[in-house]
Amino acid sequence: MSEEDQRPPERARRLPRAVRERQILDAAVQVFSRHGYHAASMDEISDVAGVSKPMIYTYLGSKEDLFGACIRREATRLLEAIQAGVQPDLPPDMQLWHGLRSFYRFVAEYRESWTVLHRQALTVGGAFAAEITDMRARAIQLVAALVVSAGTRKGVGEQAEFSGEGLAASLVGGAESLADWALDHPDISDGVLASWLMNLVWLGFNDLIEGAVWKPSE
Amino acid sequence: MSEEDQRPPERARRLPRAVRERQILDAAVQVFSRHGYHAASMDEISDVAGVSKPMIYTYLGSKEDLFGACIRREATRLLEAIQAGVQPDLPPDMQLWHGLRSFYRFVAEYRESWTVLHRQALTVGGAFAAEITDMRARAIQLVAALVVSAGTRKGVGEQAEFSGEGLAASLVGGAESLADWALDHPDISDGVLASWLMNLVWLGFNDLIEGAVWKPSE
DNA sequence: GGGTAATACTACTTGTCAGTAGGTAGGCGG
DNA sequence: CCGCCTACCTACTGACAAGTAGTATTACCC
Repeated sequence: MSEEDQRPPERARRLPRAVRERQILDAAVQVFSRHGYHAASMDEISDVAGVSKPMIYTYLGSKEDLFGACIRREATRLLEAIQAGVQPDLPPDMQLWHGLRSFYRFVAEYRESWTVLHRQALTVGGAFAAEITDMRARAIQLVAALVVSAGTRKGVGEQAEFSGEGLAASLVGGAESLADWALDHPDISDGVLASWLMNLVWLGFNDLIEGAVWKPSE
Repeated sequence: MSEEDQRPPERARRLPRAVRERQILDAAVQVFSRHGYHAASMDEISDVAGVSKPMIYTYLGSKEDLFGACIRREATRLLEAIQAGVQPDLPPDMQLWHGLRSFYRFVAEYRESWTVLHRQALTVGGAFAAEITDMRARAIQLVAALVVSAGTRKGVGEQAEFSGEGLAASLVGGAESLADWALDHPDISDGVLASWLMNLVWLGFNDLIEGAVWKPSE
């Protein structure tokens, strides 16, 4: 009954600030992804991080600041993951294919990041929603540029029934939706997911039911 | 300085319960769609409804009950709107076309309903999220059945690169995403939106850039 | 007109949570 | 070994929001 049976408060290792900030951000992403912004409490985040609440405030600022830091870190991760897989000198369909594969790989590996970015970020209203919406709009315009470049390369200009941005919005949404669906079907690889989507958007149902198949070219 | 200059408290007309319930639900949908479930306060809802807070509790129950009532009413509205436009004896592409048109018409007319169903319902976690997810899953399987029926009609069975459910998930997500996009472009009619999507999913980019166009058959 | 039930309100309790005040402890230069 | 800075904590405050108790008012039927 000396100090032995009293659990030594091992938690109080004095770590450098950078490490603590990482721990806090990791915990915050986890909790925000589970409960959403409003239902997440700073107490729970501090618990999960293994740190007391004032630490969060001294290191990362207010709850909104903390959420913003999460969003920005995860968004950067996502963008870097996608850019790492893209090769700009390939034809449009292959660029899209590689982008999609990287995207699905990221979602599978960092599901919580994806949940925060996709579902929770929009519920905060105000500055962050705008930020996320902007990023998504940029992604859509990137895809739109890809599509339009594919079109003009073949000599097709703007047509009545052909709006690059609308199509790109659908495509991005379809990709996101398939990502959500894939969260419930973890046995399906990123390659297969990307293939499905390429078949859908590049060939269309009409070709698919005729037996056509899109394949990545070597 | 009789009772004339004191604004008569006109608000206190005694209305039948059914009318009040409608007012409350309308207000709730509005407020929930603006702030999301957690950030919405019962006080604000009662304000918007022109009714005091206890009325909400006696008529519609707790905050969660109220939200559930909103979700169910709006979901029913949406489903009815879509079913009203569908004709089951048409070929698959035409069925899809009509369903999409009705969907976009609904979203344009009841944007707040759509926002609550699409964005906010998932942030409550638990029973409602499951309910919404189920409804969406049913929609996806409906579309999947449509796609598969289109496939089998042409004699194409299950292939390696052809998963009806995954494709349907993408399609539904694409349709939703285009609906969101259309909220910022209110000048584009539901017919045009549905056409874009039909061109995308039925023909695919590859056909589109060759100049092909999907048109509803008479 | 008078009773009664539905309609409606004001004013409270209670709990939760963001944010903070003020203090402890371990490393480190001198 | 002594001050001092940084990491870290417990314990609080203040605000806001869900839900309720108790009461007042009017429509409507006989």
